[in-house]
Amino acid sequence: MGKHRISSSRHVAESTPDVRRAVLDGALDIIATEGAEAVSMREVARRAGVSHQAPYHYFGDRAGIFAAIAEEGFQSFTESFRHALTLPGDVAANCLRSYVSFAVAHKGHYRVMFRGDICGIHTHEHTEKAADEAFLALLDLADAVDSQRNAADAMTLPIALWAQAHGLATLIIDSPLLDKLPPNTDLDELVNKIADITIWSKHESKS
Amino acid sequence: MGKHRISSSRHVAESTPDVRRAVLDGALDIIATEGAEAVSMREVARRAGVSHQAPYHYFGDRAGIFAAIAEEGFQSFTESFRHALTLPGDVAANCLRSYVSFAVAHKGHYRVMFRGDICGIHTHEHTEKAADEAFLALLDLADAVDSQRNAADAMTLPIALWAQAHGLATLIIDSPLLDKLPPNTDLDELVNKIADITIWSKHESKS
DNA sequence: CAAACTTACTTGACACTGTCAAGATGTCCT
DNA sequence: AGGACATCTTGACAGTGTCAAGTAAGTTTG
Repeated sequence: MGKHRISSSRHVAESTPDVRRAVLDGALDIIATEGAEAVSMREVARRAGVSHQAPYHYFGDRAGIFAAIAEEGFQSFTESFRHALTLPGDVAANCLRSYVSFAVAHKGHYRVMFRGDICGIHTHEHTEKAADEAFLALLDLADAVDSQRNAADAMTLPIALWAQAHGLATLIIDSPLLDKLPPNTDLDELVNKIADITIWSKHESKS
Repeated sequence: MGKHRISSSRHVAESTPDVRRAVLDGALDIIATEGAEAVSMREVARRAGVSHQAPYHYFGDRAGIFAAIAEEGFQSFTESFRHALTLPGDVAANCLRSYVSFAVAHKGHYRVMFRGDICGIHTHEHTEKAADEAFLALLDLADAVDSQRNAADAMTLPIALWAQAHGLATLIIDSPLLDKLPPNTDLDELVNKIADITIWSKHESKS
């Protein structure tokens, strides 16, 4: 899953300071290790080696940093999820695995993407658009699994998988689940087991 | 579901100021409406009509307020979930419905309970204990659904339902799902549909 | 009863935070 | 040359969490 990297795209000339990237990477590091609360304008500036006002030039305000991170995250997620849709085997199980992998690999991004209070979906146009496309990718799951369903039910399956995957991802990322499990538990195996006992498709609707 | 109320347990004499309760209720209100970020020591003190240091007497620091809220939340959740286990009908579906209902009804509490960075599980003993008991209640689901499983799989089913329910709850509470759905969608119906197409039990393990 | 102690606060101070305002230094275009 | 723009900088302000110290009651103890 190391295919979809995000940060440190530093293929510009070494002389270019690329303060923008440095600020984002600093923020991501703080978010992944200490949580989004701990991100401060002045701390990320300090880590980037610039004055406390430099980040304002690129992001406008604190919310702008989170919005940029969420945008990056949604774009990368969409790519990753679309890739999972094409893999051979059980599509739903593949998507579940891919989803959780993405969240674990991009902890910082993922934490911001689904924090409605800070992700900036309603305030930053680009972020909203990236989120919309991620949701569209999610909906494509319905076709990939079962094209016989009608329009109403076409949303239920993706949402059920989304909730399952999102719940699993956040429980893993934000600790409460891992704390309860035996310390040597294999996460991949757990995800597989859950995909195994959970059937989203192939089931007659009772209505 | 209005059986398990939490806040405003004000059956003491009216003369008692009950600053502690007022601070918690103020914080809960802010968390539910603006998010946990917006909670400030001085704002909750202001709302409670006391000096900016009064809350410190009861909670030690900002984290102490969140820990107290999480503790309350886990206790109330345990009660609610245990009740759902006794209801007639499909146990897993009942638990899923009950879980989501709880989260929606106690938005403020729920938001804090699963924010690892602020809930204080690792720093506040009482909170940790309350969280442990909530997890134990969750594990009881395995027995209620299918007592034939071995010890290893006894955790998989509750965790799968936990992830499904937690994911659904957070997606609803923190908006990203509701924003995508048609505006007049009935939430209860959605939860029912998901419970309907998702089978956690009655499934032969492939291993 | 008085002294000691505890509870429930208060006022005051400090370093730190996000953000506004006003430059400074370059780089490019005309 | 000169103006526009990007990329920063320094300085100031109100608001924040929290430490320190004080105060005014009630409760316990000698």
